[in-house]
This record gives sequence, structure tokens and C-alpha cells, in this order.
Amino acid sequence: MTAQARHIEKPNRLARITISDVSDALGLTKSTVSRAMNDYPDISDATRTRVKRMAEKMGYHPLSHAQAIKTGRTKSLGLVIQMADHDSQRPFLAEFLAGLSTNASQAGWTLTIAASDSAEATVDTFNDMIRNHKADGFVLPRTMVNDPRIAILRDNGVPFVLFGRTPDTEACAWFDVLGEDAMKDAVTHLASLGHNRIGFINGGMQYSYAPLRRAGFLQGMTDAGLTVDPDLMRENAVTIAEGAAHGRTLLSSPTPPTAIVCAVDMAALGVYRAAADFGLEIGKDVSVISYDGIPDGAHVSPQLTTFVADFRDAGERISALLIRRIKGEDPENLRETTEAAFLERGSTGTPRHMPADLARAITNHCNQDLS
Amino acid sequence: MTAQARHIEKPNRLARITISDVSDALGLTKSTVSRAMNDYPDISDATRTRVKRMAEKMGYHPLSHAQAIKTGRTKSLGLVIQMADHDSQRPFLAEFLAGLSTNASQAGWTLTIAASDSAEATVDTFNDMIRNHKADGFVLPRTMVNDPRIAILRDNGVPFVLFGRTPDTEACAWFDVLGEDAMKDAVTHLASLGHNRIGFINGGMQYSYAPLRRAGFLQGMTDAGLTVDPDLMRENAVTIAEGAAHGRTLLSSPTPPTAIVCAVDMAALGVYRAAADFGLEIGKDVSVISYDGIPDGAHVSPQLTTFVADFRDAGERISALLIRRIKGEDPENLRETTEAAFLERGSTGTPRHMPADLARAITNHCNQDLS
DNA sequence: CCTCTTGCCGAAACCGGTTTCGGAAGTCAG
DNA sequence: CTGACTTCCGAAACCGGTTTCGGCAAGAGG
Repeated sequence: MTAQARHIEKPNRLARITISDVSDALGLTKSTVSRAMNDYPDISDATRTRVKRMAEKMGYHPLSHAQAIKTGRTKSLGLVIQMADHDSQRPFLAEFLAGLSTNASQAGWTLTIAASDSAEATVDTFNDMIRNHKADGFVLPRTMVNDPRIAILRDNGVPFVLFGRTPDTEACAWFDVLGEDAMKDAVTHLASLGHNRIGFINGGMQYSYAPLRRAGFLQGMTDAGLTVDPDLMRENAVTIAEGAAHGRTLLSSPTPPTAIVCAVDMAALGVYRAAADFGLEIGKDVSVISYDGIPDGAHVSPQLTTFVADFRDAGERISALLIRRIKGEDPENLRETTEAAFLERGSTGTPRHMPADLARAITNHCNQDLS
Repeated sequence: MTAQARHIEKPNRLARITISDVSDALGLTKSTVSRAMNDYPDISDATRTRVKRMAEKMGYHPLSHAQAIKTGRTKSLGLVIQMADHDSQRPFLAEFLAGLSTNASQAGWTLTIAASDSAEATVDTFNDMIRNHKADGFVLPRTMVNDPRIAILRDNGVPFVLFGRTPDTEACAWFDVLGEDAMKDAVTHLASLGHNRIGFINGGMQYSYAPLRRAGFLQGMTDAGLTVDPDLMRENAVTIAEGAAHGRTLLSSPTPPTAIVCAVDMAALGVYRAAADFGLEIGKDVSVISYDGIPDGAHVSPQLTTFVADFRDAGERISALLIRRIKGEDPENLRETTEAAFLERGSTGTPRHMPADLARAITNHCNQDLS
């Protein structure tokens, strides 16, 4: 009687529909339903559609962690946020996460995230997540030149997709925004305005984007026929303070640049401070172009001219790439890039010493050259 | 032979250690090991420690999605990020996530996140995540006065913890920063500087913090013996543009306030713009105090005086509360609050029309009153 | 010395799926 | 009409755990 009573008292709304419910309703076995749902070839079309229709009707969704135990796949993407570089990372995060998770959930996947305070902690976190199979694959934002995360994942045979590129391409799928093209275009733009002494403040040299952007800057200088002054090149500025420090040394040099290209917006905001210190006006006395498109760039005066990357789109595409990677596709076919968009605002202008009409003439000349 | 060959060819490094490996090594059964690991009372202390020691030695960690199939618990916390209010949410996100995930992973839990674009999409996302049991419980940031998320979770019997408070306390655990105290203290501080016409710009009225902060402001006015002018009170400013609009109407009134309290920093930054439009100097002609502590507040001039909440700490505490909630603790015992920290910077000063020595006299008088 | 507990662990069912294997029909050539 | 081959599905094992149930041995009580 107790057993009966128990059976009767189970009309709770939490009762999930299992695969057995579906198979019972159709007079089939669990195995048939499972194979039908997963498009096995040894199931007739008639049965397959019958099963799928009934599953739809009953609202059956397989429990991902129940399948995981046999298949070994949780249908979840992993992301480890390293807080060490949070100052530069913060603006990207929300958009990037939104992109990742919207694409993932559309495909029925989830996004599992963890945070770590330091590079060493990140390694530990990855080992832990891999060991306990917290995710089927990982997104690696902010690729570094010698990235320990790549080594770990490669050694363990865990799929991953870089946000960035790396010279050692083995087993690497990636998505990246072509920052080098942005740097090149920045120089071209400044040159067309009449600048010929152009400084460069690079970002963190531990990141793989740094050498690329440097190369892009140099290429732009070469293309514009300008000579590169090594004294006008700086490195490792990812915060406002670092950007300000480099900005001050550049602007206080005997022959200061009339324009500065920055690899990251935060550094450019630092240059704003440096300029203010010397009583220089951004966009007049010194032009600035940078890269990232952080919101703060719209709140300073003049608004920062920069190249904006679409991090939401990046997230969506990386998510799609990673899922394909997990499903076994060759990483060499999973490499995509895109261009950053030029956002011209107020931080650029003709050099102070050059009249506007002369600058226009030069611009026209350049354009003729190109066409 | 084939079967044998298969058995031999399995020395791959990916082979996890299962509970059977541990039980075999000890000459026990799976069930004993399982109960020992989970501290069942019918296992002797000797056996329990023997098992745990061996598990530690062999590096055995139970697979969370394998336990989930029987226990129904994934050991994961859910978070749905609503992008609609991303402008105000963005600065908090990284810190908050870091707090949530560090605490969670220390306890062996993971953080599963999803994003949605609108309030309706959020509801769908929750239903989907609940149905497929993507998480054992949820964190609800930005509590609203009539929060549909609470209704869904309550109806489905799914545990959750609010970041914020709600009048309808049933089944609600929460953590919150006492914004009303901050508003009250802001008024007190301004009054002690000599301000008596103080405006108030509230945040989004759909959020549960709004009425609380309003009450805090009014309390502060009453405490300071000031009369509240309803014409100086505004609502629904969470962006710079909205803050600027309200700021302009306040500052252009026949009898403008000498100080403005804002419920959120973004609105305060808008007031900066409004003041600039009228040629007014922040901290001199008009004082501003707000709440949040977003990074931008340090980049404006003068730096914004505000109350900062520690979102990382909030994340850690909410994570801890939610885990306890999932384990079955009574929500009424899971309600914590904290105070925001006052960060005095440059946006406050004595009112223009009042000499500093008079202000000091008033301050002294107030302090005497209080003691 | 014999029963009655109590403490402790093994055996086996179970959770919700997937996958292997084998066999019953149906198809086709001879 | 028979034999070989497909096509398609059921039976059962399996994944890595948890939980129920029952039994054995030791200790307590009479």
C-alpha cells in the first residue's frame, strides 16, 4: 500500500520526461529512440520522424549530463577569466560573454566560466577543469606569445580556440581581429593629414598581438614613405598610467612626434593626460589614433579616434568555431579573421605647423597615388 | 583476441580514475567508497579515513555530471546576464563574476552563464535552463520591484539568491549593499558642508534599489532638518544622457540646487555635462555625490565623490549563500547586507554663496547636535 | 549461553541516457 | 523457391556514480 501511495503521489511539475517516457508512448525501446534522436543510419526515416515528432510533442529534451556520462561530452564551453589584466579586459568582457553564450545556447550548449587571479592560478584552474571535465573545450582570450594554456590543452588533447593568433599553429584554431591592418591604416591616415614624425606606443609585449601591431605600424610607415625613428617607439602600455608615462617621454623629447599611434585605447587615454601635463591640445598639437573602441574613448574630449573591434561578434564566431572543433573538425579549417572598423572622432588633425590647405593637397596626392 | 588487444591498448593519459579504481585498490565495493566519500553515518571512521586517504593519493575526484544523474545536482550555479541594461552593468560584471566563480570553484562548484537581450528573452532563458537543469540554483543580479525571474524560480522550486532585496520575501535569500544608507550619508555630508537646497536624481524605478535609495535620501533630509522640494527630485537616470537631461532641468530652474545626490554614477557623469553646458563648476558651483564607484568616476575632473560597493566581495558572498541555499538551508537565514564605502574626491565643496568659515560653524553645530 | 541490537559493509538496483550485438523480417539474384 | 544480403529494431551491457536493502559479526542484556 505504501508503494502504491508513492506511485500515486507523483504528479509534481518537476517530473522530467525521460527517454523511456517517449519510447513507452511509441511502443519502442529506449535504444531505438536514442538512435533516432541522434540520426543513426540504421533507423528508418519513418521511425525517425515519428520519434522526433513525439519527442517534440511531449517536450522531451535529453539531459546533457546524462548523455555526458557515456559520451564524455557535457556540451559546455569553458572560459577562464584572468583577473590580472582586468583593467584592459573589463570593457570587452560583457560583450564577449554575450556573444559566446548566445551562440552557445542557440546550439544547446552552455558556457562555464572560472576566474583566476594570476597566470599561475590560471594554469591550476585549467588543470582542475580539464581533470574534472568541466568543459568539452576552451576559449582562450588574449593569446600570449608563449601561452602556457596552449601547452596544457594541447598536451591533454582538449580542443580550444584562440582569440588571437600564434606562430606555433599546431592544433590551433583561432579567430582574430587584424590589429596590424588597423595600425597600418592609422599611420596611413596620419600621413595623409601631413604627419611625418609619428610615435608608436605598443601594448603588452607578452601578448601575441603586440608584434603584429608593431609590424603593422612599421608597414604603414614604409608604405607612406616615412622613416621610422626608434626613439619614438614604446612598449608595454596597457593602462592609463603606463600610457601617460610613455606619452610624457615622447612629448618631452627634443623632436617630439606630432602624432602617436597607440596599440590600445587605455594607453591613448594616458597620452591625453601627458598632453594635458604639457599644455598640449589633443587633435591640434598632437594627434592620437588607437585601437579597441572602449566606451571611455567617447567620454573624453576630444573623443578618441580609434579602431573598434566587435567583441560580441567575436564571441559568437569563436563559440561556433569551438563547437565545430569539439565535434572533431580539423583546426586548420577553423581559422577566421576580421577587420576592425575605423571610428574617426576628434583626436586627429593636421599637424600644427602645417596649414590645412597644404595638408589637403597632400591628401589628394596620396589618394591619386593609391588609385 | 580482439577483446584482449583492446584491453591492452588503453594506457592513454586521459583515463580518469573512477570510483571503481579506488574500491578495487582497497578491496572494497563502490558503494562503500561512495558512502565514505559522502560522509554517510553507517561507515566506520577507520574505513572513511582509509578511503579518503586513498582517494587523495590516487587523485580521485568524482565526476560531477555522473553524480548529477542520480542526485539531480550538477554542482553548478547559474547566472543570466541581461544585456538590455549593459551600460550600467558593464563595470560591475568582471569583478562580480570573479567573486562568484572564485568562491564557487573553491567549493568545487562551477558557474554557468547565459546572456539574453531583453526581459522577455530572459524569461525564456530561465525556463530553458530550468527545464534542462543547467544549474542547481541561480544568482539574480539587479533585483526588480516586480521581478519575473523570482516568480519563475519560486514556481519551479528552484533555489536562488538575489543581489538586492524585495518586499515579497517568500523563499528569498539575498545579499545587498545598503544604498539607502549611502544616500542618507550623502545628504548628511552635503548638509554639513552648508548645502540646504539638495536635488536628487534616482536610478531606474523598475529596480528595487530605487525606492530604497529614495527613502534614504528623504531620511537624510529629515535628519538634517532640511525641507524636501519635490521639484528637485528626478527619476530614471541610469545613463550619462539621462543624467545630463535631468541635470539640465534641475540646474536651470529658478531656484537651482547647490548640490545633487545621484543614485548611480552614470547619472552623476551626466550632471557633469549639464554643469559644463551652463558654465558651472562641479565641486564649486554645484556639488555632486553619487553611488557605484565605476572607474570612469576617477577619469573625470574633478574626480567624482561617490560610494563604492565591493562587487567582488558581493560575488563571493552571494556564491556562498546560494550554495547553502541549494543544500537546503532556510532562506530566512540567508540574508546579508553590507555598507558601501564613502570615497570622498573632488566633486563636493561648500556652496558658492556661503563663506567657508560659516560652513565650518554649521558643521560644528551639526556635530554637536549629533553627539 | 542465548537472544536482540547495533555497527558496518556487500550486493544489486537505479539514474537517464548511449552503444554493441544479434536476430527477425524483407529484398534480390540465381 | 531457396540462399545470401540488407534493413531495421530489440535486448542487454555500459557509463560512473548513488542509494536501498539485507546480512553478517560483534557487543549488550538477561
